[in-house]
Amino acid sequence: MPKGKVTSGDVAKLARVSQSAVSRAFNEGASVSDGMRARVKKAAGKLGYRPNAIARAMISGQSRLIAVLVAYLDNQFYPIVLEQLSRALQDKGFHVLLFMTNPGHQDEVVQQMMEYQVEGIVMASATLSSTLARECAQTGIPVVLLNRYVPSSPASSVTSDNAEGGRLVAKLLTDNGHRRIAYIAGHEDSSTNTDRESGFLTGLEQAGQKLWARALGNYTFDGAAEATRQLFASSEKPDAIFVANDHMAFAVMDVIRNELALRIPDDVSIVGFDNVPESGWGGYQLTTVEQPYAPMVEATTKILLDQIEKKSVIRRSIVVPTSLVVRNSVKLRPDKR
Amino acid sequence: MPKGKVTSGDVAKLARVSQSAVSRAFNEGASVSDGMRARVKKAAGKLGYRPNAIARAMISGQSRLIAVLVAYLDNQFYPIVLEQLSRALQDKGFHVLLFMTNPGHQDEVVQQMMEYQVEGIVMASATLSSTLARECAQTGIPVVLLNRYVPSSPASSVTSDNAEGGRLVAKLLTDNGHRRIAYIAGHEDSSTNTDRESGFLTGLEQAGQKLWARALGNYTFDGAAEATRQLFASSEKPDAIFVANDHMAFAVMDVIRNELALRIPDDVSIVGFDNVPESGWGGYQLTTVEQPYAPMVEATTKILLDQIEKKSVIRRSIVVPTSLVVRNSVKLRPDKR
DNA sequence: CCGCACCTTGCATACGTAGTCAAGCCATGG
DNA sequence: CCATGGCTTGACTACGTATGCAAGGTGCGG
Repeated sequence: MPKGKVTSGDVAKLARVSQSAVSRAFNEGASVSDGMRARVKKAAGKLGYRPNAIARAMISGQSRLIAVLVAYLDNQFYPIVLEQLSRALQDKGFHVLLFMTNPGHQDEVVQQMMEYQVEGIVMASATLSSTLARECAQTGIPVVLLNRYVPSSPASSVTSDNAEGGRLVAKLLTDNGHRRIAYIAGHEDSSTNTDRESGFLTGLEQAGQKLWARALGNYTFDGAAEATRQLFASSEKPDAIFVANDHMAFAVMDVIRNELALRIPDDVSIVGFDNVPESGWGGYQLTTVEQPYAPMVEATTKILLDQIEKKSVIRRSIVVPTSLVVRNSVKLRPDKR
Repeated sequence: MPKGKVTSGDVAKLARVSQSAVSRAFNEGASVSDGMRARVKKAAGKLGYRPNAIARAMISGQSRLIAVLVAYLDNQFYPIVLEQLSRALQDKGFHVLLFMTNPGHQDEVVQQMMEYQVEGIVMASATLSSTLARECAQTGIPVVLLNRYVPSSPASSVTSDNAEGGRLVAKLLTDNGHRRIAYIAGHEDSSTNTDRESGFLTGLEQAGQKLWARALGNYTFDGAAEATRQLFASSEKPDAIFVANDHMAFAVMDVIRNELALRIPDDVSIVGFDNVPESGWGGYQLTTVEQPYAPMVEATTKILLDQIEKKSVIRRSIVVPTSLVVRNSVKLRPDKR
């Protein structure tokens, strides 16, 4: 019964009405009588007709497509965000075109997004190049940087309060008697890293301390493992490490326990960032800073839809408050327990 | 300089050529002289022109869009597959439209996919309803069920050898002296679950054993935790558990260690399925059955592209071999170590 | 009974591109 | 020198839908 291609014209013919009528029957706001609509819907049902979103996009200039650009999905933060974002947009009648950054072909990806006439772009990855962000923003299409902030670009952004998170961690560690505090950085030129680090340093300073050591993990599992080995290579070892995100923190914990045969938190305290599901798993029980997924996704969709509807190109930067999730990877002072 | 909307007509005007020439300059196989192409490209560059993929899709009937349908992304298996699939399709000039199943509105999702004239559909989730699969397959659009198999439907499928995997696990456990072997199931009506379970039962039988106990985890973290509690509620406790996937196995291990205060593998052996990255993490060291991601993704894209190119609607079912990844969650007999 | 406004419907057109067709050009070979 | 064939190019049309416009119909008030 349902042929390969059924057009509004076919439905019109069967229902003995004009093609316009069919179009109007399928558009909520259009001027159609109830009778006409019923008649069209009946014929459409008989033929298995579904409006062609591509053609609709062409004539109306509304593709209802949102491009989501991501660098990787191994860090659970991104799948979770992607799922929630996709669900939220689906509810609003939009759809997600997923793009993975291809190192070396970054500009190509932007071109492809534009070719598909996406109505909005979400760049969700801490490690995206800022030139890419700028390029996106220049298109005139609403762009939201999720979990990344580029001051100079006209793109909106949604982040958690990374600096405050770093400060909270510093306070937690110093309050509980840690004296040789190290930091394992993410990507040097990512705003999440610099904000978390600067907040952390500020917090240490407020407690009259300085950073004991620092290593670079580049937000990768292997990079974090190597960074950990570096930190413990010298004779004097750190008694606490703030790791720029949970994903790296797991690698850090593994190296500390299995390669170095040290105990967490007895010998070393570890703090992460993101509060990814795995943080709560029994094998890690990682103390971390929460990034509130739901509010961040909500803010992202709101900014996007507002800009799409109102055509207003007002740049907005939303910072969502963060909070500490205390588990068992930090050694607390007896009186604090 | 680059205006909001630049069309091939604008470029044609600037280059003083016809619109057709512009079109041809941007299509690889078309008949254009090098001079013409250069001239057009120059003008296009000046205006910041990019071909409109929507219009192209309309006229050519090739949207170059592939719908990927997923139920959830918390089980790391799916993000990994999604990333690889997306990369592979991007390389071939296709793009991924991501759909999350919305419980209760499943048919709606299929309609939306069809409205966007997708050229192929990948259904990647063990827990998708089989009626949904059938509905998709009826559209005449190539459908590949990834990690799911529905015998009655005309859709192609790509799975790992789930039954063989189950058999391998049974052999591993029985060979190493386990006698009270339990199974924690995934989704009752998912093919991954039934295949893994039946293979497992066959393997037990071959070793002259029967299943000691069984509980249902529904492929969820919490469900698996609860299932574990059930298994250990009776006076006699299992000495090994095969869990239908890694994602559940982590929950199982957490409950066993933290709630029941038992040791793995000394008191209980645990085996999972998928070989998700977390399985190799120090906190779990889970022995599991590998699902070979790369070959599965490769097979999926190949089936899809073959069907799209050749318009052949030949249903294919690919089964990729699996193998055991032995880590430290199973107690091995001394002579086997 | 007439005029007016509102609602409904069909006609025609536009969206941006690809491909068909015919015409023009050039080179080659007889 | 001319005929033929191949290669380029431009004009034109089609893809499937939305919408402005005009025409027809209906109801209401005067």
